[in-house]
Amino acid sequence: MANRRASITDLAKALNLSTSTISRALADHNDVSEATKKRVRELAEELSYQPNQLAAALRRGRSNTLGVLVPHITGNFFPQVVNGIALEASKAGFNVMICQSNEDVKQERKNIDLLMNSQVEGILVSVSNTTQDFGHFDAVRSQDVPLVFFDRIVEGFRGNNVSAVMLDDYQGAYQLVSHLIEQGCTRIAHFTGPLHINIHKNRHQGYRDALTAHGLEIDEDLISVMELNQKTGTAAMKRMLKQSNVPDAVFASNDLAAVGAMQAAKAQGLRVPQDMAIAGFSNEVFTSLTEPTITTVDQGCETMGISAVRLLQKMLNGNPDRQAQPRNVVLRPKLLVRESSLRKPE
Amino acid sequence: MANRRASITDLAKALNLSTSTISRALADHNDVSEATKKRVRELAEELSYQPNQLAAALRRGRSNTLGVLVPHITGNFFPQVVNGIALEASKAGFNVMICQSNEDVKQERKNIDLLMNSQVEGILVSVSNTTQDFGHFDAVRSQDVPLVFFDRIVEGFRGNNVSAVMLDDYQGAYQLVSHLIEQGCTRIAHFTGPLHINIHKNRHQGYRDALTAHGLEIDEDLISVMELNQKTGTAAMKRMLKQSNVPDAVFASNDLAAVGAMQAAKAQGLRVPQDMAIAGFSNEVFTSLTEPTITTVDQGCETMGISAVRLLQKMLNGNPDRQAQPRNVVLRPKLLVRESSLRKPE
DNA sequence: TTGAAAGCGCTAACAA
DNA sequence: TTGTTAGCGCTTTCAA
Repeated sequence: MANRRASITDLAKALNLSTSTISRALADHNDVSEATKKRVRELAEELSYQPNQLAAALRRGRSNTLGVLVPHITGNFFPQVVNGIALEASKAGFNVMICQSNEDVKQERKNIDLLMNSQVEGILVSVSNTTQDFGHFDAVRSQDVPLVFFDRIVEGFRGNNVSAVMLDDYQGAYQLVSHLIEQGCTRIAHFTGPLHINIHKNRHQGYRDALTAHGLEIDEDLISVMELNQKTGTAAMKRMLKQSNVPDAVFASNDLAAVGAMQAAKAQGLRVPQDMAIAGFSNEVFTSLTEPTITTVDQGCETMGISAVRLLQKMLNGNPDRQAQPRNVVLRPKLLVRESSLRKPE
Repeated sequence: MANRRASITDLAKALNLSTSTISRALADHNDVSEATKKRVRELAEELSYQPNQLAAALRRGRSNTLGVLVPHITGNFFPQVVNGIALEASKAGFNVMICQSNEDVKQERKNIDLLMNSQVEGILVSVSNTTQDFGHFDAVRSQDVPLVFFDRIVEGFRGNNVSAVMLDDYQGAYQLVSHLIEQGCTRIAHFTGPLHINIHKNRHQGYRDALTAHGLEIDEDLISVMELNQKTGTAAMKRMLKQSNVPDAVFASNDLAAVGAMQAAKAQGLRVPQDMAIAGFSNEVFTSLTEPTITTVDQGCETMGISAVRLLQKMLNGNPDRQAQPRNVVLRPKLLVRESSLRKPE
C-alpha cells in the first residue's frame, strides 16, 4: 500500500547514477547519453515517478504559478474572466492559483498573503466591494511581484509593476443608447446602480452624453438610482409608467433590472419593443432566453482575462522591454442588438 | 526597489538569534520567551516577512493543499460546487488548487499530474465527458492520495482511498413527476438527453417509475431523446403538439430544454401551466426569471462541495477511524415548485 | 530558553 | 558524459 512517492534519489540509487544525472535525464538535457536517458525514463515510468514541484520551485526560486483573486467564483462574469486567465496562463506555461474574497476585505488580505506565501510570480486581482484600505497591495508592490488589476481596479494605485485592464463602460452605454435613439426612441429612461460605483457612474455618463450628442434633452425624471435587480427593475418601471412623461425605452445598467422592467411593461399591456424598448448590460445567459430576447452589451469577459495575463507577462522578469511603463488596457465592449430593442428591420 | 523577500535567515542575522528560534517564535511555540517572540514579530512585521510555504511544505512533507478538477469553471453548476469545496476546505485550513479539464481527457490527465506534482493532499474530481480510460487515476490511487469523485463519478473505480458523492437524480425526477401528477397532469412528456449518460438515465427512470407508481401508462411517443438545449426543446415541443396524443405537461431533463418547450407552447397559444405544465431540472438562474417562472429541481451544489471535502477528510492520514470503509454519499435534491406547474392553489 | 545540525527533493555550478 | 557539492527556506530532533 502506501507506496511512498519515488524521488530522484530513489531513481539514482536504483540505477547507480547520481541525482544530477537523473535530473538532467528527466529534463532531457543534451549532455546525457541517449542510453542513460532511456534507462532513466523507463524506470521513472515504472515507479510512476512524479517530480516534486515544491522542491523544484524552491530550488529554482520560481514557482511557475500565477495567483488570481476574484470577489466570487460563481456568477457569470468572473468565472469567464478566470477562464480567459487560465487559458492564457496555461499557454505561457503557468499554473494558476484561484482565490475568492467573497467581497470581504479580510478574506482579500488573507488571500493576498496566501498567494505571496505561495511564491506566485504575479497576481491578478479584482478587488472586493468593501475594500477601502489597500495596504495589503503595498506588500505585493514592495516585493516587486507584478500586479494586474482587472475590472475592479484601484484608482491611483500606481507602481513600476502595476497594470490594469478594464472595460470601457462609458463606450458601451454610449453605443447602446445611440442604438436606441436610432430605433426612434426619444424618451429613454435609465435605471442605474449607486453612482459612486465606477461601472455605474461610467455607464450613466455614457447615457447622458449619447442623449446630448443626439440632441435629446436629459430628463432627470427618467433616471432612477437603485440597487439593480429584477424586483427593483419591475418597481421602477411601474413607477415610471404612472408618470406624466412615460418613457418609450429603458436602458438598465444591468440585465436583471432589464428583465424586471420588461416584465412590468408587458404586464401593463405594453408591447416590447414597439411601445417600450428594453436594453440591459452584461450579456447574462438569460438575456437570450427571455421573450423577447434582450438587447445588451457583451463585456468580452474572456478577452479581459487574456489581456490581464498578457499585461502581467510584460512585467515579468526576463522580459526585454520590461523598462517600458506597464500599460493600462481599456477594452471595448460589444453591443448585442436583440429583439427587445429592434423596431426597424435591420 | 526589488526588495528581496525577507527570510528566516535574515531575521536571525538581524536579531542575532538562530533560525530555529525564529522559526519557533513565529510559530508561537511556548518554549520561546515572550520577549524574544516580541522582538521577532516586530522585525518580521517591519520587513514584511512572508513565510515561504514552498519550503515549509517541502520540509514538512505536507502541502496543506487540496486539488480540485472540474470539467469547467464556468456555467452554473461547477462554480457553485467549487464554492462549497473552497468554503469547507478553508474551514479545515486547506488551500485549494483548481483546474479545469475542458471536457478533454488529455487535459484531465495533465491536470492530475500537475496536482500530484504539487503534492496535494487529496483530490476532488468530476470527470470529463470524454474520459473512457481511467489510468491517470490509478496513479493517484497507488500513491495513496485520497480521491473523491463528485457528480460525475467513475463507476466501479474502487479503492481504499476513493469515495464518491453524487446526486440522487432518480429521486429528483420521481418527486418532480409525482408533483406534476398531483397537479392533475396525466399525459406527461419527457425530454431527455442521451440515455448512456448517467444523470439522464436516472432521471428518465425516475420519470417512468413515478408514472407507474401512480397508475399511469408510459407512452413512448411522449418520450423524446435529444441533445438538450433551448432549440431542441422548442422543436420537440412543436413536434409533440402535432401528435394525436398531445401532452398536458413536459418534464425536461434540463432547464434550457424546459424554457424552449415553454416558449413553443406559449407560441401555440397554450397557457402555462393550465394547458401545459412545464418543469426542468437544475435550478438554473433563469428559471426564476422567465414568465411564468419554471418549476425545477435544485441540486444543492454547495452541499455537494461540502460533502465532498468532508468525505476527503475522512480519508486523510491522522483520521482515527480511517480504517472504516470510505463511504459514498448520495444527496437528495430539492423540488422547487414554481408557476409553470402550479395549477392548484397550494 | 536557545542553538547546532541535518535534511525535505530538487537543480546547477564546477570538476572530473 | 557523469559526479560532487552546495544550497533554496524551512522545521525539527538533539544537545546545551
